[in-house]
Amino acid sequence: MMASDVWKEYESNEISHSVAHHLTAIHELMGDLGYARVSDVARALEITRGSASLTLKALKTRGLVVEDHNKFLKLSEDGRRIVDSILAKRAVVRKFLNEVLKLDEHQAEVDACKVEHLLSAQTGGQLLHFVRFLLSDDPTARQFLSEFWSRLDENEEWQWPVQDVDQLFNLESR
Amino acid sequence: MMASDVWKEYESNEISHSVAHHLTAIHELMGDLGYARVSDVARALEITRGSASLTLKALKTRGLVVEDHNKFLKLSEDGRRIVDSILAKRAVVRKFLNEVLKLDEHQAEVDACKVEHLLSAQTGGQLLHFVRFLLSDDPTARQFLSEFWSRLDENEEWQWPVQDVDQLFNLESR
DNA sequence: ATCAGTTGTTTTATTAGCAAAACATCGGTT
DNA sequence: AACCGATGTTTTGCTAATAAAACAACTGAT
Repeated sequence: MMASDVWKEYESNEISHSVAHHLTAIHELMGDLGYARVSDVARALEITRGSASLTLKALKTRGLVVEDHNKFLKLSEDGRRIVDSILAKRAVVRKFLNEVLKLDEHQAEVDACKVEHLLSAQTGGQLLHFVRFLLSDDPTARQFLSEFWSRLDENEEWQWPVQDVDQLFNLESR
Repeated sequence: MMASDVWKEYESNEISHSVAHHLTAIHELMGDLGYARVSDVARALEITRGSASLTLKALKTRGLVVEDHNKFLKLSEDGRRIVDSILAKRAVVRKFLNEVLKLDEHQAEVDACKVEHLLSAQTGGQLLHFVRFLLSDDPTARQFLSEFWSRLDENEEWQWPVQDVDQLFNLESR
């Protein structure tokens, strides 16, 4: 089956990549500078002021961003919640990719940035549990990780992608 | 720092979500029907023939899709490679979310579908190694998983997102 | 007070991806 | 031959997200 209902959920996502970064930019600017104006966001994201102005106007309409008496931006309650969930997911994914799968930091950062706004709250939560336990000092987790890492060194030259998807897991797929 | 160079890599992705599904639709139609025309792709994706026609025209120009003497579509060598890598990543992510993190099948399917085209080949490869070992019959892996799953039942009521991102991992982050 | 620099907005244009509608073409029925 | 249905394309319009450029308003220095 084509699962045509599934793939369309992509654009039905309430918050886009662009919006995610406009919001997190405001958050980080508040931390770094103590304030965030349209120009600051534009500079941070390396887009023109005009573009930032339009996108932020939409976010004000959506109630995710509020504007000061003189053009200073701030996250609303809802906006803050969204940023929190995004940053949490980004942190979890980055940590998993970098510290477990041993991908280099840049790659982990880029991939985490790409998927952070797409993961459901459920997925993010479960992944957090997983990574937490995996990187804890639990002996079972430590042993598993060291075993995994030692095997990782062996099959260093692996060709990806694979030709036969059904054969990816030669486990219970026989 | 804002890592402004990182977040822009999102749209610099060579293949979009839409393109990914146009290509995989052709692949699956070839398997199911033995052929794939513009209308078949449109039906599979539940979009209009006009939209499919335009997107597929672009894909023919890009050399990912080739057209028969009478309008029958086929993946090129490059198109086939892309579809393989996407389906492999989707399978790995779905399996990880469903069989390891124990997310329900629909959620796993949806989330895998969202990120499949965004993950780098490196990330996909490493994740494959990881899931393979994790779901193998290696005693270390089995023990780790059963320990993880037993803990999963305990903290069932968990509130996500979290307020303080830095406190997400109260591990070596002190 | 003028002039320069910064800031915010608006307008125009572009691209990707869709819908809707018009149009042309083909294939088979009657 | 005329018609109907399916197919493929094109045109027009829409939205999101950008750039570029013009414009207005404020700020500070001289």
